[in-house]
Amino acid sequence: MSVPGGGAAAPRLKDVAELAGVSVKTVSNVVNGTVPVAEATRERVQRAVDELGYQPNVTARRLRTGRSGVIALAFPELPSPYFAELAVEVIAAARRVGITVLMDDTGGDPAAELRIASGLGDPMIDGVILSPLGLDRAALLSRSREIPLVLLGEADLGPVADRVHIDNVAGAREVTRHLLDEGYRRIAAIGWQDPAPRATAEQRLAGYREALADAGLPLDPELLPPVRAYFRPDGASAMRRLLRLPERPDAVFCFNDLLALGALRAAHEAGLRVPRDLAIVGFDDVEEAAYAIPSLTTVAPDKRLIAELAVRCLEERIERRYTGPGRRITPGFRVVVRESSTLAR
Amino acid sequence: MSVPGGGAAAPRLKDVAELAGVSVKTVSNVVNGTVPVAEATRERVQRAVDELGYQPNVTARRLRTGRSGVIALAFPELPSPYFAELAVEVIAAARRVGITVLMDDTGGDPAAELRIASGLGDPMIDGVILSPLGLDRAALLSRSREIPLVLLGEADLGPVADRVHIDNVAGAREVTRHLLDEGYRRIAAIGWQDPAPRATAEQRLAGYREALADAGLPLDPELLPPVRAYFRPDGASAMRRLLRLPERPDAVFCFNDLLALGALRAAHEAGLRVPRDLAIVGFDDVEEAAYAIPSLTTVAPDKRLIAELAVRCLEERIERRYTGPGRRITPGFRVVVRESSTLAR
DNA sequence: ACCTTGTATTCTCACGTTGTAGTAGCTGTA
DNA sequence: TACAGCTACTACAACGTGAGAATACAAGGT
Repeated sequence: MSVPGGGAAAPRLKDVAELAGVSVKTVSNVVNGTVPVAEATRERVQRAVDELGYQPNVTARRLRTGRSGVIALAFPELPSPYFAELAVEVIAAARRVGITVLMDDTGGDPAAELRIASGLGDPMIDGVILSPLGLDRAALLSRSREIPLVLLGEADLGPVADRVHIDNVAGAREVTRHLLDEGYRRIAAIGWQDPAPRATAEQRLAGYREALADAGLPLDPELLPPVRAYFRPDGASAMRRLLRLPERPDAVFCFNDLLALGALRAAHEAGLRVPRDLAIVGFDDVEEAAYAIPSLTTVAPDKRLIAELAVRCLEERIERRYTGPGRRITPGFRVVVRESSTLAR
Repeated sequence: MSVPGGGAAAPRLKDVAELAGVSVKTVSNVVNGTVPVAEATRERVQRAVDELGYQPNVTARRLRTGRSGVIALAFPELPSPYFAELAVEVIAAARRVGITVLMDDTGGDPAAELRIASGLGDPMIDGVILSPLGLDRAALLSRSREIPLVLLGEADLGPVADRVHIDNVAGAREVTRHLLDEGYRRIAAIGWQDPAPRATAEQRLAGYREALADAGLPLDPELLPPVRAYFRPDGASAMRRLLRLPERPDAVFCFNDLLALGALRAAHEAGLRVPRDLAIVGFDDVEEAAYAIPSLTTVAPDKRLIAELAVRCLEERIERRYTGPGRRITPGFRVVVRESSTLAR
């Protein structure tokens, strides 16, 4: 394979056409396969393409087709490990199909989310993948431009867009059941939000309740300290409140891993040993969960699959291969059992 | 502000030109500021631009200028938190100046690194930011295409490209000195590589030696267990070897945070309390370092600044505002003191 | 031999932008 | 008045591609 030196210009359709002795459009037809080309011609062109190492000029193609090949990806909290890890997967999945991704951070602000969902956040984007937090159905219906949109996460914003999300109720139920199976009986939950619970909080609480009900255990409101947000400090302070109760819990289900890591730290500071004195489980399976001390039992969504599905959905809409109503896609999850919830092994 | 509904086409230079009663090129000149435009005209055009909400069509501009607005960013180990965090900053910095970033993972393979550094890794990229691991000077000189290139990290590959990196020797020296100041005397180092040390290992070892020498302490080769790579398990197994020594170290300087987190875990498993029985410090200040139990003292490069400088350098080369020999840019660092190295507070 | 039908290929143009070359209009000087 | 020299603007072409219309050609039916 010979690589052209220094300033060698990239070969164009025209160069290939001259070498193969056909017109530019015929080469274009061979490359794109839009129009049938006679076998002999196709072969001759293909040889010329290979010989010159021709690669289509993406920019020119985009100008011609009117698409930019860029999509926006928006999360409420990009520095959060779960979103960051998911973002990496979305970028990788998009790249595999020749799409580049612009990242946005909405801060969970409904107005910002609406802007993004309307395609007004970045110039020249073909579609949007959004993980909404504050946005509601009415606002989403009111958007001024209908750009292809895929939603990630728990919030049900109606049939306007496709949605990819795992079954949060089931995930919460399974991991709570795991705690029950391990013999824990007084199980607290960290992650409830009091004035205005998000969909996440509602669904994970529902799963937790179901598991308790299945086991015939009562729901003690004292074991549901509300939090402001879902970061480590929120988990830590909720944990400290739980530890001040007259009758302490023997296990805690945290609605995400950051809360769990904060809770872990608070437990550690209080001199408790996890899981001997207290079990802690999380949700999301962020990378750090595997390396925490002790390592954290958690609900693990398949982030790669979620990303793959979201990108594929969006692509179908952009290329208008699918134009129907919003689809709901629910990939599975696993409960990953680690040290923080297993007493005797 | 009125937003055009549904299928409203984006305004073009031509639309602005018609509204303002000038030629298309004049609008272009106003928008780009390349050629001076009379004040009255400029104002009229600007009003038309605002009224229509004109935004330049990036794709067309790129086709015309021959640039793609895309750069490649390549790391040896993308899932590593340090690289991932730096990547996020590079992406953000690039975006601020309208550049999008394609990520590559070289695995540290010299051939892959050479491909990337020659601009052959991705089609149509304007420049490359590369964190080399296996690449050497000779290989870099031999690259077949001279695409604008900025190197990140310790390796000195000659004046072919710009280079952004912190002073590793100083960082290692400072953090070792911190351990000495805290009263630790038998200080081990984890991160040396025996058959073929990388530049990172050499420079961080050099700083460690300097600090010991300054304190008049000998260098005990037993306290330098070599590692294969820079991940948690390597740190853990090196730590276990150190703990089997007849005379145990009372502190460990790990050449990156992952090694330190692994070492922390091994120490924990051996029943040692950090920092009472053993101090541990790292290098890189990955996010997890702040949340480890105990939180980790480490050398913190300013990742945002590094990213900013790298992107700015590369942009200057792409736009040919700078065409001289490779520059060396050395932003500062901080030693962030946390729990893992402070005995009595 | 002529027309029809169909397939394979070419021609022409447009996407929105910017660089180059050129023109109009003004000012100042001979 | 004529003209050089300047500024401010315009006209045109080109970047590489893809869509659609137009054309060449071959085969088959009458």
